[in-house]
Amino acid sequence: MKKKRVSIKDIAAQLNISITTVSFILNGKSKEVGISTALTEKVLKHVEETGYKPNLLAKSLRTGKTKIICLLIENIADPFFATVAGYVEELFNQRGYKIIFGSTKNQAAKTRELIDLFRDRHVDGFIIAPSEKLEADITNLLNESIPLVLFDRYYKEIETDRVTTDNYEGAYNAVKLLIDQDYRNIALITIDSEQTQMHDRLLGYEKAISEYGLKPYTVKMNYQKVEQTAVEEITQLLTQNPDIDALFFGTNYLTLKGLQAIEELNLSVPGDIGVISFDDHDVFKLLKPNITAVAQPIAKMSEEMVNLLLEQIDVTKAERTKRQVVVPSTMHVRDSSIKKINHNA
Amino acid sequence: MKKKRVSIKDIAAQLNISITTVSFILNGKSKEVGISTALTEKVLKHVEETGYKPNLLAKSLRTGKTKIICLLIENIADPFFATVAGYVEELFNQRGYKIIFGSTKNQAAKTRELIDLFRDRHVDGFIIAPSEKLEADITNLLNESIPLVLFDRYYKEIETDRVTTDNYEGAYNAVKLLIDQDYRNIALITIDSEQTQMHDRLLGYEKAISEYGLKPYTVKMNYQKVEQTAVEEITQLLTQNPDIDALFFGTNYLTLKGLQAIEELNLSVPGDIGVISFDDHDVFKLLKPNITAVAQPIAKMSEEMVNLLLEQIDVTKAERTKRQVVVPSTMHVRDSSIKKINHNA
DNA sequence: ATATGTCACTAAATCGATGTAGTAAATAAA
DNA sequence: TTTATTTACTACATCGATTTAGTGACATAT
Repeated sequence: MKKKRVSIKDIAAQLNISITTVSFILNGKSKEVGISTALTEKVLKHVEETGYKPNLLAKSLRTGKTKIICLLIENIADPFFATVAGYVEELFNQRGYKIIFGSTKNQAAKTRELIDLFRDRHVDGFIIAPSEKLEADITNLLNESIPLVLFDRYYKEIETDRVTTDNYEGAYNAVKLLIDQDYRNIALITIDSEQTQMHDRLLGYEKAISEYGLKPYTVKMNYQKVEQTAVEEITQLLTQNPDIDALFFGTNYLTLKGLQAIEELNLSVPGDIGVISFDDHDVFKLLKPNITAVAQPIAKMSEEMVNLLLEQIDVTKAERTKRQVVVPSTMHVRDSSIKKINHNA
Repeated sequence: MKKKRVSIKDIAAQLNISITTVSFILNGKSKEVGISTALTEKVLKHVEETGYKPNLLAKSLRTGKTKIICLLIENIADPFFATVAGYVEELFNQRGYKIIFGSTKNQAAKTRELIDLFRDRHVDGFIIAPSEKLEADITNLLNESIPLVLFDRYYKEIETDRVTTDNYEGAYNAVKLLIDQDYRNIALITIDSEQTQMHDRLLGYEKAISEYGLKPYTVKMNYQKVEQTAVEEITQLLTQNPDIDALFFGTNYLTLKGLQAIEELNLSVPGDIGVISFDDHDVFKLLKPNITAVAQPIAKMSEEMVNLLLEQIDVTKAERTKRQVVVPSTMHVRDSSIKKINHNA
């Protein structure tokens, strides 16, 4: 019952020819090395019949190529990252690569494990949304000349290929939009992270706030504890600061938590509280009211990442200059979460 | 700059001992094969210093073990599957396995590709939510004695380990709940699939409908086209059959589409239309009204899957009887999507 | 007749591990 | 003293591919 997997050696033996010949034929080198059409066809036919599939483990050991790309994201369940994953997978599939995902949970240890795991298995390249404290690991990859693209966030002190959104601008515009709608006490709900994307969003928020001489309210919560404590923290913020009239959320999952808090407090959006989210979410247009969001151009970002990585893989030797791509965010304005002016009118 | 990865051979050469010795030491066999403590420590120290990491590709080629499990699900972006993925990953990590995900998009060709890809790389086992037309591939895995657990759906004609929800019962109860709430023209919105999970949900629906002598309305839509056409199809159903007063959705993503259709038609839930979803969704409790759902006990299912697979991996030789686990679903009743009786009262 | 060139293949080294079957030296048993 | 046993290692085949450097047979050139 249990069939042993047939190897190239078996094929060669069955046809009474050398392993080398079979290998050449299977790799389409018949012409190049001068193997007769007759034999080529015979081998191909036999391979077809036996259903022989080369052992890619062995192949990779020999060649050092796996035709696999590793994509490390925060969480496969997060709609932003899931969408990126979808695009990147599709694009790489088109180029003959398989793609493998890993959820880092934004934890350095977990990311490190995944990097090691896949590096040991010789993936041909990495696309990573790095957690904090991963500088050393990233540097290692760079030193080993493993193709690498960072996205969403990066390290200022390490020069890598990377693709990010203009987080500063996006956040600034979001807060400005709230201000334009006459909101004056705007809090930023974000996570306690020094990662560039969150830092830039914070800076964008602060810029807009200070530009209009408003008072900043900032809540930074622990990423790992969002699921447990976010609703409560936001509830506290709102009860302790009844003057707050708008919330700008640093990420879409925080927005969902915030909406729950608002709901539980029996406050209304946008009348009592204006809401804008950084990062869009499928359900934002379904919720009542629907939620305005700063959206990242995910399709475009994905394309850029894929191109950067393929460039690195294809460049044989010559030193290639690292490239940084920054794409602008777009505002998905859905009035019903922020129409204070019309509301009051 | 570009460091060559150090191999066991390098380690052996540097210490002037044999490769075998190094291998034994690294695999903790010092005692067993009688290698002196002095040498053992010396090697371990040197390995530590050089930062040598064994090449798992080579190791796997030799041993046929990878300590990797492959989980194939419909779509990493789907909340049901994403949650399963999260649990399964966690459980396997605890047991020293890494887990690799693949999105099948419920397409046989894509699933086949993924199975082949990972089988070639000798993953130690598969957990699969199989698409249709995959019987031959599953049978192959079975013949090759590759550890395998199916979940969510299965093939009646193939005996495998599997874990599923009681879809029939769940659907029956959902429809019955609508009937109890005085809804009388209840449509089933499902996908055009003969897969067991969808088939059983259909049967459960039909059972309840016929038990009360009601008229069935069933819309089956193409899974691949849900994103494009679902809203329109549901809109049509509702406009062409104004007597319909409740919708039972076969999956949570269909529910989201249905709610969009209902919204666009300016109908209200639960007054005009009662709604129950098969499979829960994080946002169902956020939506207004919040949506009642038949929930699968994902944590428990995940545990069962992991246990079944580990059993297979651990069983050395003796024929093990395949096991089928069916877990009951639970109803997450959220009155506001179905409270017709109270509403009219 | 000898050298040169093609043609159609093949032997064997290699990738980096594991693990079986040994060996040489020291010690114990007869 | 000879044999058996133990101790502390090591040589080498192996997993299943790729790839370099040949080889033998035949044709053509000089």
